[in-house]
Amino acid sequence: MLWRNRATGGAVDEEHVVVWERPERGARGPAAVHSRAELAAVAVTLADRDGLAALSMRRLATALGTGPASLYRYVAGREDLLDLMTDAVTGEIDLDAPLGGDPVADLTALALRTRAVHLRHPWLSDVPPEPLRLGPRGLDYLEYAIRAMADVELPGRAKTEAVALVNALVAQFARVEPRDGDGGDDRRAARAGYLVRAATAGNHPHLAAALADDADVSPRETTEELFERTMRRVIGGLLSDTR
Amino acid sequence: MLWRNRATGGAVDEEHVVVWERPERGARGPAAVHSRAELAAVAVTLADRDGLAALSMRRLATALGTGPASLYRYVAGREDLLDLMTDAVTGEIDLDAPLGGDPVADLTALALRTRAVHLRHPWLSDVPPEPLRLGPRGLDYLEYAIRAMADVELPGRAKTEAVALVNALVAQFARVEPRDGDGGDDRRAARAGYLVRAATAGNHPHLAAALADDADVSPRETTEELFERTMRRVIGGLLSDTR
DNA sequence: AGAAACTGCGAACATCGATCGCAGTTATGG
DNA sequence: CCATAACTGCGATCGATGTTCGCAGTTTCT
Repeated sequence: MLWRNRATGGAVDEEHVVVWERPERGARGPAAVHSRAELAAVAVTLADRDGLAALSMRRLATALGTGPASLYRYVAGREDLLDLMTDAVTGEIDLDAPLGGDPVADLTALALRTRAVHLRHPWLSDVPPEPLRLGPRGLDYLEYAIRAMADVELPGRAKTEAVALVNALVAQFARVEPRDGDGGDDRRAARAGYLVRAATAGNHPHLAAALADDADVSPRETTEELFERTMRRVIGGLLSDTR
Repeated sequence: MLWRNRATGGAVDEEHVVVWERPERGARGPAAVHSRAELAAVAVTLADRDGLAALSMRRLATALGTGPASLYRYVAGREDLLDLMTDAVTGEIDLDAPLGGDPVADLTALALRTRAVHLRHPWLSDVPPEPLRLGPRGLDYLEYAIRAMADVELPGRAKTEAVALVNALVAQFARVEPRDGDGGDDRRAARAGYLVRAATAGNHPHLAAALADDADVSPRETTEELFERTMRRVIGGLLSDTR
């Protein structure tokens, strides 16, 4: 057997197991000083403040008052940490809200609550979207979403994919949202400047027109309203059984 | 003045310029051995073969037969390289296909062609989605997409955002697509195994049902057909002016 | 009581992106 | 025509990262 460490699964011969299927603690040794939940909580705090790129194993270890090597007693690697963090903030989404029965309305409401989490934790849209990053709270989330589609006549695969698509859209919206930190205004201004410059310089009449139209018409619509309207349309399109 | 290097813009006081706004070559020194286009081409080849994570400055330099430091004569950093690569493969999309006049159909067709590029270059969905990663070919792409919506009565901002959303969806679909390399079958199987195990073990009846339904009904629909159908619905939803 | 399984962690390794400075090369201006 | 400025390639190197190894100490099981 190649088992070397219960918590990290350091050498599980070729078969990488997910964090959630590895026991957090053994029963033999001394009591652990920290816990996965604590790791996740502190990591989320750091990421909230300095962004995901600034979250390194060392910094997390320092914030926990220990050395980098110690973290690997709780986690097999950085990936596991991202799993933990993602699931932790997923737990902030209220899943006790009763379903009204209209799938489109229910999923739109859920998307709005998901959006709130993204706004609270901007690093969330920077987490590399693994094909299956689902912890316990993620599973609850998925269950809730699929339950909202109980009356929809669609194959199971279509439903799960619909949830993935909706989440991808929420992340995309969150990315566009202006982030408060790191004076992103300069960057944004520079970027936008380049866009209009390039659009007008090159031969891109439609683009230029769209950008000009954008500058003229002041957005009287809240971003949240725009989000909700768009989301309702997309979800409606996704669930429609019209061929 | 803080100018130190024309090509990389190494120290442009606080104002980071995009790659595309920096001249590729000065007029004074000796002829450059390589070019941005060559960098991009080789980088794309490497990423196609080994994935984006395996593409480091050093490896690219080695593939070019030079040292890592030399790359910074053509590019300000890894970000610039990603810009170059993204724009290069964007250029593979045919933008000469005539528009039929139906925005939904035209955009769906464009999305299909974009999907083909993603399948050809799986690393594309791993490129961190910067808010504005648009090179010359990207601008042409955007122009084409907006032109397809010429008759749609929507504010400019809505149109550009619609394109971004569609692209996000294409990327999401590409992520789900089984990748040929690195024996991802094992990972996928392990992941899927965990999903059904967790869904049935915990209290997730709807999820379990959806997964079971998925396993039973063999997918008689091509992934491409599923993609096209979904895309048409979503785009239709996005462009509908119904309140 | 001894073995087994665990814990924290200092030290170290490989790799990464990026910078600096220098020798050599080319164009420009007086 | 030549000195100067601007440029190129690149070896050496820096700081930071994720991760591993081995050891001393601790707790539980048999």
